[in-house]
Amino acid sequence: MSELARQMDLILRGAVEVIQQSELEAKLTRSLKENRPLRIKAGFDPTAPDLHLGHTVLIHKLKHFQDLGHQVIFLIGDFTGMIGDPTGVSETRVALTKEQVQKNAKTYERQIFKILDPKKTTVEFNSRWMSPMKAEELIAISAHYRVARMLERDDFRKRYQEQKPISVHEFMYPLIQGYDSVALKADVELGGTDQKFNLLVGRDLQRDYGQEAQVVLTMPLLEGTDGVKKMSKSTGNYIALEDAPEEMFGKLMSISDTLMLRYYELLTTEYLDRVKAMHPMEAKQSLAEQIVSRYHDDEAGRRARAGFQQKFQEKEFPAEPDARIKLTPRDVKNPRAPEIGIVDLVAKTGLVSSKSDARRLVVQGGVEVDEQRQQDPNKTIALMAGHQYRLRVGRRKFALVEFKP
RNA sequence: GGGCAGGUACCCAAGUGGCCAACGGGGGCAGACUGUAAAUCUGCUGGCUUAUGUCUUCCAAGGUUCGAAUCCUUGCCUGCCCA
Repeated sequence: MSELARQMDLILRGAVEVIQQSELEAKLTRSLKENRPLRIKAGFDPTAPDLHLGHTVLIHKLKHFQDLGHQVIFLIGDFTGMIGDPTGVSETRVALTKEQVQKNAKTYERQIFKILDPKKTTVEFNSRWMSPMKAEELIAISAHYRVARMLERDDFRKRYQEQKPISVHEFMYPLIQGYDSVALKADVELGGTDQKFNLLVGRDLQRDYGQEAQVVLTMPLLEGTDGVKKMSKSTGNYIALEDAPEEMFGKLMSISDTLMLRYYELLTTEYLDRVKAMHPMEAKQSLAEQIVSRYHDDEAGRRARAGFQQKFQEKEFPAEPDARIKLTPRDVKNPRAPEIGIVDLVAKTGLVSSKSDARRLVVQGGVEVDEQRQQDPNKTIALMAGHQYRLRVGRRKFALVEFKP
């Protein structure tokens, strides 16, 4: 296999679309000949304070380029983050403050190096060239694009048709993202399939600014834990890279079998046929352990798996409960005969949102104390000093409560 | 600038004077069944001192009324049409 073919093979793995493949081949050929690495750009919105598995699809692809010797640019859209990417939202997104964006961006930098090599990665912020920009220049950029073309974009068109609001500043997002490619002289830009429009604007702008147009490479969007919507912080269906090992493991175990295969496909290099031959539950545990190990360490992966088995398969009380509470005589009415209502007890753990919530859980049979289901909301528990009460609150939360007179 | 339509709980959406803490669907939570999977069935889904009790809710502020999510006034927000 030629070096060109080898590179193409890795680059295209898992990709949805390349625009244009011939241009990519030409760029690679020239890169090899002149021994000049390509400049690979991928931009990230610092709207979430941490990265999740959904982002890693792109980061892994960056890693591929990095391994092939190209120059990887991890662009943090701290400037565009203040606009809020309108992609995929059916409503105007709330803009972030400068402080929020900067704080989130810091966290980003730390997290990507769990995958990428810090020595070979350039981290950029688009505020570097956008913040000092004069209004005249910004207007000049906006003169490069037509409103009708903006409205071609799915989400804009849809909102326009549905008579939903579109703010003028939202048009700036694709423009600035495109301009970033000009500023960085990008050879290739990676993005999710939903980014296609924005990525293409980059090509147009580069041409207008007299540069060679970047190649656009789109990657699939990873579905969130619900298996339907794309993984994102705002829908809450995400698994964060910095989730605690047990939590990460638990979230991965509760995904559907179909989704598990998808995760294998996009987040591992495992052969899918081999995975399909396994018992789904085994396969899922193996996936969960693998991912926990990657973002924490091997030991954490093993422990998370063992803890999971103990908690849910052997139905033992977990070694690390979600809450540890100490009750004092002040928490009871009569310190001589200390007792506490079951609803109050559950509420004290802080694992429910309100007392009413605790009450509902009890009535519905979602509460156990020392392996005994407590379904009567009026029941009181006599408290023995020093005894550790093991509470199960709902399907998957546990608390340890001790009374200390 | 003018005309019209709208703003209801996490989301969609019903409700146009008392029967409304507010129909229905989605989502979420809990139970049964399971592999913390899927599908299915059932229940729950504002807070509180858990009471056939009470408090705060239907964009905001006032007003009418014994009584308002519902009527009136003003304001804010959104969309459409005309200029």
